[in-house]
Amino acid sequence: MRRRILDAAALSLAENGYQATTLRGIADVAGLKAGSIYYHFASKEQITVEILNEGVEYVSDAVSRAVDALPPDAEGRTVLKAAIDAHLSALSAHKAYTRASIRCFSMVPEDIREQTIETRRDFDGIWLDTLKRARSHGSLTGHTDLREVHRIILGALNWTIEKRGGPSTRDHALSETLLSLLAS
Amino acid sequence: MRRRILDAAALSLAENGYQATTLRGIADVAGLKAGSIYYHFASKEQITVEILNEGVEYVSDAVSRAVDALPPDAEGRTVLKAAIDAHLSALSAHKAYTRASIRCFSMVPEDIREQTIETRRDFDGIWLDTLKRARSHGSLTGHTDLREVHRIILGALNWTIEKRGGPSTRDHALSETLLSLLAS
DNA sequence: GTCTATAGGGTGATAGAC
DNA sequence: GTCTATCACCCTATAGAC
Repeated sequence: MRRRILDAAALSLAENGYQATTLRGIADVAGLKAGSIYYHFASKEQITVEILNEGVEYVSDAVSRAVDALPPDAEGRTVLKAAIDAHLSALSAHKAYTRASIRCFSMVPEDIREQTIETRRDFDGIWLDTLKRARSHGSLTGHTDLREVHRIILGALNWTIEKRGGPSTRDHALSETLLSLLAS
Repeated sequence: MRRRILDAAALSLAENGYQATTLRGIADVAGLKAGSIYYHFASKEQITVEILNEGVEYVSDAVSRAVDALPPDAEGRTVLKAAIDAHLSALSAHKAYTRASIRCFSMVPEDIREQTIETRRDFDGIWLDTLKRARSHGSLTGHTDLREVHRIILGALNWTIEKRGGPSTRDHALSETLLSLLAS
């Protein structure tokens, strides 16, 4: 039941945002009454924190696993492709949680941001390491400030969730186009 | 006073989202009482529609003016640079409205989306025409589907507003990096 | 044009029965 | 574990005084 509540909340956060997400709405979808939620969670805030962190972790884990699985001498382009595809796949495999994470983070009360910012910083580090590795294997050679490249890639990838319905597996056309820009 | 109300509402929409934006909050910032807002506007919905449309129009007008001002034989790279810089400048020059537009559109009730979607479609058309023009003058020559390129550029540029505080004029470092990716 | 007062409804959270 | 009932509060919108 705990998971059903989280799933229902993630869906609502992704579609409607934090303030528009109500415990009564969550309860309806999860199949219980609003008051019963407090047996499983201490507050709406706690539910939200858990979802925002899970959403980032799905993508973070996917990207780091995909990159770590490559042979140490993999070409820069291969590294970038692995990271981009893993990122997009994770977005669409865990649509509700990842969308909730991306869209709600900066709109949410400060207490919640504080409890989710660390996970996000870790994720930034993973992508930055990935870009460094790609650069030391032949890609992005002209770019001294990988932070800018990071922002562009993240923006392009995370923007896919803005389509209503969220990211689809069909978004992998975007992977090819982005890669052709980065690797040429 | 009408403009003060819109400014206050845009600020709140940009920072807190649609549901978290209250007429009392708007009234406090604008310097009147909540009930008085109804002398100037019919509803919270109407205020929101006006802001979302203005936000897109600021950027849309800036991009189309910048591109139209170029000589007809301008190089593709010049066209792209003009459009990107105009887009980023407009984002930071009208922070509250543009941020509200970008972040609230997909979270807002359907009535509001319907009244703002046309402006957004027009804007998409402007960017797509710009990319076509750039391609016919030497840039993006390998790309058959400019729609994908469009999504990447828009994602990278609009992502700048996700930083708390919104886009800054310092974001023009991003312009150079993005351009180097597109024009190589 | 702006105010006060209020209607009518929704919200997160708690207490206690079962 | 889940329910019902309820508290205290906030919301949009309206009505009528000034």
